[in-house]
Amino acid sequence: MARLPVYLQILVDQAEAGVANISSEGLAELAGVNAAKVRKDLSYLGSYGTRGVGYEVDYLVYQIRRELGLDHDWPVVIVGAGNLGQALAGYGGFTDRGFPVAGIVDIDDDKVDTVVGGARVRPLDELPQIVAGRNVSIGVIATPPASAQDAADRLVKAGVTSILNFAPVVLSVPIGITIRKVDLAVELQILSYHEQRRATAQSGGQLHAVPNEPGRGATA
Amino acid sequence: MARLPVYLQILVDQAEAGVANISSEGLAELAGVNAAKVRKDLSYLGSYGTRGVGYEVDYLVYQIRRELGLDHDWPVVIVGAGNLGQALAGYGGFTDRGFPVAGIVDIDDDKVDTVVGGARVRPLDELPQIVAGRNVSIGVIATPPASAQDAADRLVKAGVTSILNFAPVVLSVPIGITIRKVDLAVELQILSYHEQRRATAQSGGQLHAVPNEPGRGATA
DNA sequence: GTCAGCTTGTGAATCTGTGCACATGTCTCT
DNA sequence: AGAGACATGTGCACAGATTCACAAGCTGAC
Repeated sequence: MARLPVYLQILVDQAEAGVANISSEGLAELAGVNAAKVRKDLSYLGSYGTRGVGYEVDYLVYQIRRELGLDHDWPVVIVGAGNLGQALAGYGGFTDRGFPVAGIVDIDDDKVDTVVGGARVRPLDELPQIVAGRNVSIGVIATPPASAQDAADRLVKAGVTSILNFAPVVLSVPIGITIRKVDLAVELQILSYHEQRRATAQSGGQLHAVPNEPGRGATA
Repeated sequence: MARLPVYLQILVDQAEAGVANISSEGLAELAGVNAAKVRKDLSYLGSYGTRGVGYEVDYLVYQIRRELGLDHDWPVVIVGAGNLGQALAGYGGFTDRGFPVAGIVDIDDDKVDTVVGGARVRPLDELPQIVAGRNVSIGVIATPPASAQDAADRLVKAGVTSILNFAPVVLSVPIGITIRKVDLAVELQILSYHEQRRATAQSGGQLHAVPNEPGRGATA
């Protein structure tokens, strides 16, 4: 379920704030969803709540981490050291949350050996060694659109089984490989769509909150 | 509908490749979705297809652009000139696709007046002028989590009506404001969940195949 | 002109996810 | 110990999205 990471985020915050127990309603409020939905989601993990009391924050954090496979680190390899790739490599939010950058590669010799975010950019050819050496199973594609499919092919060949794709193209991968796509321009286009509606719905158009699309991505 | 931007992307590619007409099946293939879904989505815009032939690519591009409000530019303002904010400001994919960066602001005086991606970082206080001056209606939050709510409040106060939030927190905004959240760590966590399942399914010695989720097109 | 082959547009069935309502279980106070 | 307050877990009904299946319509060939 795509909401578990959001709950986890909130629960960790709460734990740091010293909160020991939380009710489904409280969690729902913080996550901006319905309380029943929270209970359904959490009951999927098992019965970890106590009636009359709520959920023990620490234990819930542990269980969600376990379910998401976050009980150990998942090193990632980044393909493409352009603007986005560099930012991702330097973005502390990755390492902090269990996804250390095992390496960043680029096909451009001018970029190779430059240092970004504490990691030295390495040539594309070394991808297999990086993946094998650090047992990497997650790859991030931050290349221009034209190179994205090649990057995906190389990642799969090197043994990566999950890919996070920032390039605005639909990738084709063998069955069994999990792909998620994040297209920044698409996000903005969806916002502009709502702006557009706002502008044209001058006469009594109802404005409502628009939730993110849950569970994008696919396992081929 | 959140799939229109994906179709648009593909159609523009096809137009550049010289394709004049495309069938719902062809488009569905490229988008990785069901053909009937494509037809339903497109019929929502009106009847722009020709039976026996398909859809005229150029005309469809025009209609989708119109529907998404992409017939003119939407300037955006970026709050936060850290790693991510700088990358976004320098990321050509924004300007290219109709979202020029009207300005980037940061609360940190050390960052103010540095130049990133062709734009000079300006102090947070100037946000209202930037928004008013360029008629900006879309804001991007690329601040640390702790500052994100303040950034949202300032954006709303300045007159922005749509927000793209990269900070890993749930923002609360007045009704009528459109919010979309992109949490990079959440994306990775969802991948790690799949990796986790993959691993346990294997070591658990199950005789049946890992239940792959059916390939479904995009979201969010 | 008409026939064969495609492809759209859409009613109908189906599936998925959501939210309500309530029975069940836990805690606290007297 | 019993009662009242509170919160979980879940059956059920509903809404929206997805897919199927097919009638309607276009094109080109003969």
